[in-house]
Amino acid sequence: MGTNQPSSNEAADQPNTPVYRRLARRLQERVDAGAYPAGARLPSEPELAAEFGVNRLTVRQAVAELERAAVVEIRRGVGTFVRPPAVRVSITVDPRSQRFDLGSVHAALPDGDREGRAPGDGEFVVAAPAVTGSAEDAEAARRLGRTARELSRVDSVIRLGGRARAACSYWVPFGPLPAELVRPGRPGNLVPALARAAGVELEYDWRAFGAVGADLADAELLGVPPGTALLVREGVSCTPDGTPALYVRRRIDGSSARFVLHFRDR
Amino acid sequence: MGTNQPSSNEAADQPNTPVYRRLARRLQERVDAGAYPAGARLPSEPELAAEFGVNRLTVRQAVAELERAAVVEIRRGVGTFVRPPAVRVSITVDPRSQRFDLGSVHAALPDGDREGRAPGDGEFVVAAPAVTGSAEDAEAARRLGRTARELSRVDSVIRLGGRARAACSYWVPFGPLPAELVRPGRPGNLVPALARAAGVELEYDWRAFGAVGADLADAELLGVPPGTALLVREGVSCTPDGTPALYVRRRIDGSSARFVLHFRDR
DNA sequence: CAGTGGTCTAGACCACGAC
DNA sequence: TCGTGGTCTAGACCACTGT
Repeated sequence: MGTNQPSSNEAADQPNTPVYRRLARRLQERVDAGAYPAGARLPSEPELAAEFGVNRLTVRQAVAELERAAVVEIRRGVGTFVRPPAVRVSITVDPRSQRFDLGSVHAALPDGDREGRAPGDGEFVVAAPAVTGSAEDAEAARRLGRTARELSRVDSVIRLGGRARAACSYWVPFGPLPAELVRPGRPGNLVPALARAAGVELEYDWRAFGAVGADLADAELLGVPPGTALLVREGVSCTPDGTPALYVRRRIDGSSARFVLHFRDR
Repeated sequence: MGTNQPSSNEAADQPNTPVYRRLARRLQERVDAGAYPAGARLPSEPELAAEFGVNRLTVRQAVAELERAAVVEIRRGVGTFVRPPAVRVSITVDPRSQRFDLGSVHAALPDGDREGRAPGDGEFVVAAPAVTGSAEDAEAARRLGRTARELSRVDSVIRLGGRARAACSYWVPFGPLPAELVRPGRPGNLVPALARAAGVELEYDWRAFGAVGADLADAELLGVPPGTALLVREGVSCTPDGTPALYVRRRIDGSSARFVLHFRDR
């Protein structure tokens, strides 16, 4: 890395630490130290390559790691910028009422994203894929205690503040679904619509939280690079007598949302 | 991409879709179709480069996306393999008792990771970093309603089944902490130890779930590539009178764990 | 040792955004 | 138009893994 002295006091670099990772660490140090404050533009890739005496591709590898760690934001044609501390939608979960309070979602949007309730806000069907027995479909079948061929599926995206916030997939153990319900572009919340179509009432059985890198399809739906960390909320809803009736899997950009459980009375 | 016909029936490729992404899609299709079944080794990078008539680096970009999306696992010196469906630790959360049942964690470990309770299992201090006012420290201070200089911090890692499963950071509004408590390598659960050191009882105020790409430090602690999707559980515990007394932030490899909330009586 | 993936270079051309 | 990041190539060398 040119004539610059190696720094990085933490986690002593092993002898074989690649150049791009050392570079990433040095850039991270500059961010931490405030040399590149939040919102500031980093030097351009050719500039960094010249400063550290490495190839531009090596710089790109370093910066790409920082981007995946949400340290910087890369804007094509413009530059690379230090991300301000994450401001995320908080979705309240009341453990006692056993319900998610989604009314707070829009109110909690960061100011920059506010712009009033955008005309495009809401949930919209994007597709009703055939259930083929893929890994996802097999998982849904297992969760519902059915075989994949008994299931119908519909996918949607939730838009808020003018951008896609969540990708949703629903599996139900009946079908075919009404054509109007699964028409791509159809607006309106799908869970009540599916409950109506099935003629049942739904209540939560369980919900789980996980994290996964965005696959190619989700990346496209959400407008993020593939591999971006997504918060996954999945679970089963059932009828009052306990029959599993819906498996849902939502993927939400991790940098823009989180779920909060409050345990004390307010 | 050589003479191979473009396929990919979904999400019609825009005219400018880069070669590596088309290639990623085609490989994904082969995985979905079972042409490369779970556990199978993909052709080597030079082989794929030859088959598709592209440079090896282009192949690597495609495979890297699939790796970040947890579709394949790359084993250096060996090959690239299709990942079997994720088997993850389920951590039960009972919304009524307001407590996480961690006893089930080890029992829920996937068979391949079982090997009995490994001798290295448990929580271990890794460092007691100075609270400097970094973005993380500032967040902790805000959550606790204190200034950063009033806080002490200690970091740990939780090992289970022979590997690091979670990275943990704790902030408390007093100090200095007993040297023995924060000695690197010290085994034992930190939350009760911190409560004892403070002479208080702790109960949950709130807990939140989020997702983030692993930064360089967490990647090293957890033995995963930087940018790997991590599930973040953070929150505040307080004394019985409601005074915030602990801010905790745990990062868990998303592909190996998830949190489950059960809403129905068993 | 042979084969695999990991890193790095030099150079080229392209697409996007702002001016 | 210019500067930014995005993609791609050809070729080289290295580090790791299994035999």
